[in-house]
Amino acid sequence: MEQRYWLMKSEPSVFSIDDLIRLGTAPWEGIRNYQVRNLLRDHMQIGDLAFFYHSSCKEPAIVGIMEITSSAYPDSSALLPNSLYYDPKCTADKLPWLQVDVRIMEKFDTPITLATLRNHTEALAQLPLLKRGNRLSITPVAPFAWDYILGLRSSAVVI
DNA sequence: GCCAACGTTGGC
DNA sequence: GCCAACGTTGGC
Repeated sequence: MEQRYWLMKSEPSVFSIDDLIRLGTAPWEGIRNYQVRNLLRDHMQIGDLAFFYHSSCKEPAIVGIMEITSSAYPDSSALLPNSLYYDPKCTADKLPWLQVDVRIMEKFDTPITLATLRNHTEALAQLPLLKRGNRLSITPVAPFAWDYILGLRSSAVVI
């Protein structure tokens, strides 16, 4: 089966990589966008790898790697009035939202910041994260871009 | 089906 | 807090 790669955003004030480290495996819940829902449903596979990205924070950055460990299944947080992800239009019979389970694989010693990624816009021109107007919380990462970004980890200059 | 108003995301 | 770039809603 073809290996696929993703970038998945989360606000660290809501769910950070350290939260995932504590849990080991956790549902990636709260997706409330149909394009992203369709990605989960139609293109994400067990065994895919994903960058964990911290968004809406002081230093937006890729902070680690996780593995997709389930196929898409209903996100019942939409039915819980006390949940941050409650969707009043949903019922048990009409629940369009999906989630997958993810397992932490690695937390980077040094995050790969958005600023660093922007220093490589030529090589990473096709990375959706760097494109104007990108707001999707899950986007694909081409194999070339995956390898290239991992290469940035060791490129820091030690003074 | 159109489209204006409104809500959300997310970097800065 | 600002604002660009969307997505969603709802009147018509």
